[in-house]
Amino acid sequence: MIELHLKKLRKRDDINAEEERFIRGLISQTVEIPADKVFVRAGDTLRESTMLLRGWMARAKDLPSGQRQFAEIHVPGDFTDLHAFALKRLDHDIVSITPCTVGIVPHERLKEMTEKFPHLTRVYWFATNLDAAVHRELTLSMGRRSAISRMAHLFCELLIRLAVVGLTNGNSYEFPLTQAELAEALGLTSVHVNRTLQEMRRLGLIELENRWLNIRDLDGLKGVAEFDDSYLYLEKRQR
Amino acid sequence: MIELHLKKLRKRDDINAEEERFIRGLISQTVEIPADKVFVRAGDTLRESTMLLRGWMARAKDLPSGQRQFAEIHVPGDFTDLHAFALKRLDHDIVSITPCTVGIVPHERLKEMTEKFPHLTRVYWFATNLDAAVHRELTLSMGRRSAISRMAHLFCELLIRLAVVGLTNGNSYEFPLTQAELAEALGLTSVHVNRTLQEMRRLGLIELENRWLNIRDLDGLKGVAEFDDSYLYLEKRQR
DNA sequence: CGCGGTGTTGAGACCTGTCAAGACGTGTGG
DNA sequence: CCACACGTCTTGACAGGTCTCAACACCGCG
Repeated sequence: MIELHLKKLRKRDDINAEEERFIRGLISQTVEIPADKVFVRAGDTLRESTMLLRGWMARAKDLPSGQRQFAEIHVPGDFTDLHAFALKRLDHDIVSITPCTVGIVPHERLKEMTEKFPHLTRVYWFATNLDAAVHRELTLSMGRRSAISRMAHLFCELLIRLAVVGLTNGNSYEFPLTQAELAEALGLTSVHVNRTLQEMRRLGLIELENRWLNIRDLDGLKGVAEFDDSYLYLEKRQR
Repeated sequence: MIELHLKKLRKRDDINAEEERFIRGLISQTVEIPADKVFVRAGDTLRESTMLLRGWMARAKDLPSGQRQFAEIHVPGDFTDLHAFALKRLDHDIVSITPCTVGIVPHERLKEMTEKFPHLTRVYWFATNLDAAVHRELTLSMGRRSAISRMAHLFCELLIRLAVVGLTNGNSYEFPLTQAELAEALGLTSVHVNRTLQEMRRLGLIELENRWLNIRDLDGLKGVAEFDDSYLYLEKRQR
């Protein structure tokens, strides 16, 4: 299932055969995780990183007062907590949204990569900086976009990110978040998420039922979101 | 003035003499920038990165509707757009807040680094991931903290980041942002920033005049902010 | 002395949150 | 097969935080 990950990398740069072989050797074991589990806890010292092979996860930050905020939603092919390689511990939890399959990547192998595969190192460095770009766009959303615009933006972003790894069906995709989780992703309350979803349906922008999202009016959705995909760096370049 | 940058790096990891020599050779030239200029424009293809030696800058994202949001504020010693090395272009502007001195670092030298200095590569990889951690904390702020809590949080964060490079005076530091800029950093309007500042003064938390911030009650400020510095990775570790 | 940038204030609107209750659906145990 | 529990979704009434718009004060500087 590492194919999805390779697809994501190859969308942005060329990966040669030797590099591919190394990537395929990164995972020391795979682990199955049930839904709604904290897989990596903020603060724990880490000697390995997690690659998401199947299912959806999220980076979740908590406030002492109990409020929770997702910093990023992860879909198959994402190297979820590659950040931990340089950071050595995380400032947030990694939680499973659905049942997941993850690959465990020992940091030792990544360290070896930085010593023997400079280009691949840059490719993975890029990958973490892409996460940062997604974070920044979310900051813009939370700071300046209205509830409906934020939600529309998230739907547009996920359409593209899932399309990169081949997990869309036209303008539709499986969307497993509950409204409460969607609220955590958008910095809203679940009550307001519910009302905002109704508004989006009323405008004919989307359908969402049985954990499946169908975008009925993509241009309209992009308009509401003021969506511009350039922050996703969808072009291939020599890194 | 690269000393501040070295100070920042050495707060998180050891840098040996050879590495220091290489770092000192990174900058090909220094440039003076007046206040309120866009130094790097979103989308431009970049062959060099910018290290901030003197003054304050910010990463600014714009919405077509004209709204602006800062994704991060940068202070001396920060490698402002090191992200551009892997990304090749940026998803946001780099703007000067005050008059600044910046060092220009050709990407060629950074590429050389990834080929000859694996440890230093990891140190700089860490540096960009630290930015990402700051982005995530800002996301949490914007999603879940109230206006006064967000502002308190920013003041706490900057106190620490400036202290790392020796630019604080006790619990005080130069704070050159206008209220309108502070609003752009916090996702608020300048009117509400004004009222929130008054509230913070009334509570005896801070004094702010003549571009100088004095934190009168740091514990109180941290309490309002629900501040926890762990996301700043202030400990030294082998990267 | 006037001007532009910055800071301050007021009134009112609106978006989003809070609290509470009920509807719906699905899985489980008796 | 039914009863029940639990998670999820939905709705209503109301509160409150933040925004909008507008005007004015202040101040350094040309």
